[in-house]
Amino acid sequence: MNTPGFNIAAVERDTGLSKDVLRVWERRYGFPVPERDSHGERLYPAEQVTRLRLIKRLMDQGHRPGKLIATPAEELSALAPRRSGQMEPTAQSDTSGLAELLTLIKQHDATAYLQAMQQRLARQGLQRFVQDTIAPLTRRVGEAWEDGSFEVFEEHLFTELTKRVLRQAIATLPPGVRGPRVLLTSVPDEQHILGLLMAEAIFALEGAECIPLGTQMPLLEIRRAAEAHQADIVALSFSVAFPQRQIPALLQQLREVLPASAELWAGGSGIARISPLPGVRLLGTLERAISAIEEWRAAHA
Amino acid sequence: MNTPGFNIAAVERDTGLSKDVLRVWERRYGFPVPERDSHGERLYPAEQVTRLRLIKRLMDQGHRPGKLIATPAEELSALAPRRSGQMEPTAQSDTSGLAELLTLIKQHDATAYLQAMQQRLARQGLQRFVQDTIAPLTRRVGEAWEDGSFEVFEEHLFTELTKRVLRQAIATLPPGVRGPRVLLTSVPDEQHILGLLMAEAIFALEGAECIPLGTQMPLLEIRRAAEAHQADIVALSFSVAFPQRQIPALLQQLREVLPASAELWAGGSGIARISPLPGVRLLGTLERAISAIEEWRAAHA
DNA sequence: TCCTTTGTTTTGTCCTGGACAAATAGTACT
DNA sequence: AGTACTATTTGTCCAGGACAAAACAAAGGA
Repeated sequence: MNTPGFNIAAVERDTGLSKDVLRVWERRYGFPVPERDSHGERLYPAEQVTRLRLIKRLMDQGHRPGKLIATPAEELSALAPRRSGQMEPTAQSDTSGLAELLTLIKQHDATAYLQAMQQRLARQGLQRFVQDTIAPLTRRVGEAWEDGSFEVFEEHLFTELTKRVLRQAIATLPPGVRGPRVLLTSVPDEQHILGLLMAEAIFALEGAECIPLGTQMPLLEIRRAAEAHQADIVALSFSVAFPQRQIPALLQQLREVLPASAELWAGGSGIARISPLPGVRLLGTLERAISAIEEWRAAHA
Repeated sequence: MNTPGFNIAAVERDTGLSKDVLRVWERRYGFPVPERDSHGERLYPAEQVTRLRLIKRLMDQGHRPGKLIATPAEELSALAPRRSGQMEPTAQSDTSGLAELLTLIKQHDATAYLQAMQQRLARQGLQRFVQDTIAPLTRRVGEAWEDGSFEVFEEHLFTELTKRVLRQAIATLPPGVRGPRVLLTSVPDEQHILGLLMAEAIFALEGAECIPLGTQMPLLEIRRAAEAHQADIVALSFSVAFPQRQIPALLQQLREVLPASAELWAGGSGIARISPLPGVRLLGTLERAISAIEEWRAAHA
């Protein structure tokens, strides 16, 4: 077998495990133990990379690396997601319709998926579409990915197609003029954009003026953007995948850096368990986003 | 001055300079020299982070860190881009029209920009629009960003709005059925998607069946996706910003990992200076992408 | 029985300082 | 002016130590 081998940087890229972690695991747990090239540098065979990806996925579900590494390969792939706390069994609204959409993605049938989504959009209208279709669907996909029934590339396909539907819908809305000026973006290392798009749709429906800047803005650039656009609100989105531990520090740092005139709002499933911070508004749900806009208007009337 | 300070991980996120680089610079050049927190860990004040971002930008233009760090702050910001080799002064087609579009972005006038783009799209048709508007525009933005006349957030706004126009245009095309099945994505750490969208537009216009998977797919997942979708072609995009040195190894690695039945194509401004690789087709321009599709059809007739 | 508090283990990240090869610049020679 | 060769610059890797925050387990109290 000609496994040319991945160097440590390639493994970091592919698995999301930092070089430090890879080295310290090798020291502590005796896995992974890569080959060495002629210069004594680590060279990971493809099988180890595959195993590492699996371990990483299970870790994201709450398992601990020490246990996982000690588990033989066969058992590993059978491990169930280990969600913490209350896992409400997904709101039961329209379960079958959503399942059907997921099936289309599973079948890799992009065309049929897009059609079905457009149909739902037309039937439900944008607001209900976002709240009753896209939001629960995204959640389902996250769960499916967690329990292994969705592959990475299926999740990518879902995201890409859904983005298109949403963006298209947003494009048809009249440009907002009355409301607050909302700058939408995410911090570096947070590349999930569906949450931002949902928020944008909601805000745009309320007539707010949205400035979508895509994902991954360095904090100091967010400040410059907020100043340049004279934004009333800076809205950030955090996905579940974003390392929770970093969020409070990040928000505080950004709050200190932003002009005092700009409010800082944060939303997304990643902030569910974050405790309140001074000067930052945490929006747990899309409904709260709507009321937040109304409250802002009331305060600035 | 209450500079709360960025820890080394935050600086890496915000500047794109790795922790290793930050530490080795401190050792070698005596900059940046951060404060230390109570545990002896580095704490970078905001000014240093700003300077680092500037240095990084100039490095991406071909300057060398040793010189830059020795340069006093005032001179730094005045440094011109130092492009290597032949810098054709941007094809002169329709210069004023493009400049006008750039001005709209500079004025942060999203609505006017979108309108102007839609108008051009309607006038030129999708193919010419991609080749004569989006491609040169993207290039201009890159140059503007290099010489400092564009801010990060302006580039983000440009990208976000342009993506929308392109995606919307692609959505109106009939789903391809005859051509090769093309899987479009990018490798981890390569998040620029405009190149991919341009390629998708071109391929879709040729009637090829496109499977857009967004950006940042781990190599081993690209293989799985190619197998699952039975892709004839895997098309990758590399922007100029992507570290050139890594590209050959990456492509070779992916080539070894992909099923032999799938061709591997790579495009984007990042591959301009890459030398030919066995089993990989390098597409320097969008025109070549079109002819590549035709050649594929001829070979598989 | 459930919840809170306290101790213990696990785990990620940071640190120092050394090494080396690839890329780039500089120099000599045809 | 081009080409071959040498010197410098620069990014990345390595080892192994340290430590605090998070996760867990145990003990105590309502």
